Amino acid sequence: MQITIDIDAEEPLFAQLMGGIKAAVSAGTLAPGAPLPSIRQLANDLDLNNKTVAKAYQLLERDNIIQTKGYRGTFVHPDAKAHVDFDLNAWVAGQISDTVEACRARGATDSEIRIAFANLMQNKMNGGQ
Amino acid sequence: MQITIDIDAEEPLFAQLMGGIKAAVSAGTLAPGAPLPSIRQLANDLDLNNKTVAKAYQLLERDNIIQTKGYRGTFVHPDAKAHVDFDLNAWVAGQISDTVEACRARGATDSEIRIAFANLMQNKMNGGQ
DNA sequence: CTATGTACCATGTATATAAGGGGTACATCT
DNA sequence: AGATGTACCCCTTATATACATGGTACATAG
Repeated sequence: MQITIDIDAEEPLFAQLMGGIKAAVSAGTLAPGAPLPSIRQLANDLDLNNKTVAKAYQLLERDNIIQTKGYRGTFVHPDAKAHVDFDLNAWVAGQISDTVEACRARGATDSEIRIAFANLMQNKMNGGQ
Repeated sequence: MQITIDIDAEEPLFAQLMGGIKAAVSAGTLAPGAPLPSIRQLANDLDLNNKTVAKAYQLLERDNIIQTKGYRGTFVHPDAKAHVDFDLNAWVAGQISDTVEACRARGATDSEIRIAFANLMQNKMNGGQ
């Protein structure tokens, strides 16, 4: 598994790592069921912090690309190749884009949309206005 | 028109002003067609900055509560009472809430949703992953 | 004892934004 | 000249967040 991490890149480190693993799965370098390095091992190899690798692993598991089996380590998900093409972030971006467009069409300013979003994500819901 | 502005309130000054004017329109204190104080005049009376009052007026005109007629001043919109009950911000909040819920249901983290939203509103659209 | 993933505490850096203010200037019409 | 709404420029304040890092600790199973 050859993954290159560029400290100076704009893309976050954990995202680079995710991309590298997904690419390896897609290319077959990482076959379904194959074991992945432990978090600490990979962090050491790539000169990353444990938490950065752990974050990438958690998101990859959430996306059904890998599977963690506790003390037994982490493995490529049996159906990894079926899920590696689905980009959740892209789907989310599309959903949000549609909604924002609808709000703009109703006359809402970007500032208002941002505020509504921020209130929602903070569970504040002051109502305001 | 009796509008009280509380400097120490959490609600922004321009929002307080908007609320006060909408309340006056709703109560009939400000009848459709009635003239409103000029931006500078109202800013002086309420001890606000011109730009704060101008912002409130702009949003109220956008919401069809008032009408500005350039050098002739600003007036209550003829159909103000029909529009005063529609809360654009509440509508926007509802739309966004639905979309965010859908994204969460697909497994997206709040952090990912925030990032997708921020990218969209900045016209960056790096894609990233 | 060692390794696994995971959880929690904390830090620092950088970015983006809201809200409000101060000032200046403009075309318009009276 | 004076008033109108409007449009720029600048600024400070506070808040929220992402990202990455440090350390410590835990239950699990070998």
